[in-house]
Amino acid sequence: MARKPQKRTLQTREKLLDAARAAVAEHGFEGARVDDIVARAGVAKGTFFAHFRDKDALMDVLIGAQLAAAMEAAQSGPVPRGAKELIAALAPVHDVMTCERYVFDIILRYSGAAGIEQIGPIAMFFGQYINAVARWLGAHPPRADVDPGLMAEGVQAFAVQAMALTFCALHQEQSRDARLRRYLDAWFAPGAG
Amino acid sequence: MARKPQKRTLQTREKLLDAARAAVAEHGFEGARVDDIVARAGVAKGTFFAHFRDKDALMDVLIGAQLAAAMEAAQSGPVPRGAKELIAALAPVHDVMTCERYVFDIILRYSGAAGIEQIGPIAMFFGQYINAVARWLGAHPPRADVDPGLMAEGVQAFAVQAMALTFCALHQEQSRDARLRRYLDAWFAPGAG
DNA sequence: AGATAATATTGACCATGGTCAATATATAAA
DNA sequence: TTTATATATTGACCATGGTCAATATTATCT
Repeated sequence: MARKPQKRTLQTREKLLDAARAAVAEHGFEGARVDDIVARAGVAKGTFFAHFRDKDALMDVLIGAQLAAAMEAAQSGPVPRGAKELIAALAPVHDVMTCERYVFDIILRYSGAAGIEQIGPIAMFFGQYINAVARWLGAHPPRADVDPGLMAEGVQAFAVQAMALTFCALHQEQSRDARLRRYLDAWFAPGAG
Repeated sequence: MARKPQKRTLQTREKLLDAARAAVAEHGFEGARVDDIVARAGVAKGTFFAHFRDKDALMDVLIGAQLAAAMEAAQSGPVPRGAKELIAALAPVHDVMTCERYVFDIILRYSGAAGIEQIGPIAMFFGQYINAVARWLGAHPPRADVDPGLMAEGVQAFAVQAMALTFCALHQEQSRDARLRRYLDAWFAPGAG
């Protein structure tokens, strides 16, 4: 049986998270240093790793929170219909995902948890992403022959591809959303061309 | 004007690559250590970084070579027709891509070069992958309304998604190829369901 | 309150990737 | 061949993430 955590534990965790947010605000996600975070929090280095498996696990929490917030925002509006509206609705989420190359890498690495017990905020986010898109597609099905869940997985795959090409020297003639639009038009409305 | 490289330079590079291959054979890509590679090659540490920007750049070369070989093998057979044959033809390539989680991460990170001047073996491989698939799809077009290039980009996106889920604790009820099959059936033969 | 067990914190220490001024070697020019 | 210039190599050193036995604190039991 797990006891309830000490008050001190929660305080320390908050101190670390606050310090991390400050460090990220100042140096970006990639530039944030554990030593700096620990110093700002007024805590020993070992304490950091008693709270987070490693630096990336902290980033999982921080980035996951931003993704959750963006996802919340995306779901606050009306249900999008069609590729154009879907892309517009997801834009804030995709913005967070591509705010830094490092962030995108972390998101991909944490998108699928290696073990059930270590499903973190980013993995949770991906579940919400799929669910939301599936719900939207279920409300206004672009295709009758494929179930919304599979359609949503396709949207995710195409979105990731479009975002990845954002960081590519080649293929920069098209914007992320324009590229995604081409994919989704083909995915949603086959035979229409 | 760049002079032609010294004979010594090429020798040292080969020594490093041989040592790296040995280290990888023994400890895997992730477990390979720069200090070990350098020791095997009988060379100072600084020499390593005079030849490769960083450890990942060496991995780019090593992994890229394996991918190129697998791609070669994939193209040696007859032109595949339909989702099933396409997946079978690409299997050796996808095997290399998923041989280690670390390898998959590196491949994704290097899939799109950040700068034109730094297009490495893995980025080259992705170009070949798209070209080969586009050629195959052009020979036996599954859909008339979408051009083979875009179709091929979709195949890549779905393949990456299917492979990523390989490393995921959830979603393990389906194999990589079975999952990819579902995606491609929907991507290739809309309205057939 | 005092004794005991569980939990949290500490900081010296380690592992590993990466840097760079100094040095050595190879090539080109005289 | 000698000299000058470009290129390659060296290894001590640094930056950063991460470990763990020792210590301190908190919660629980009597």
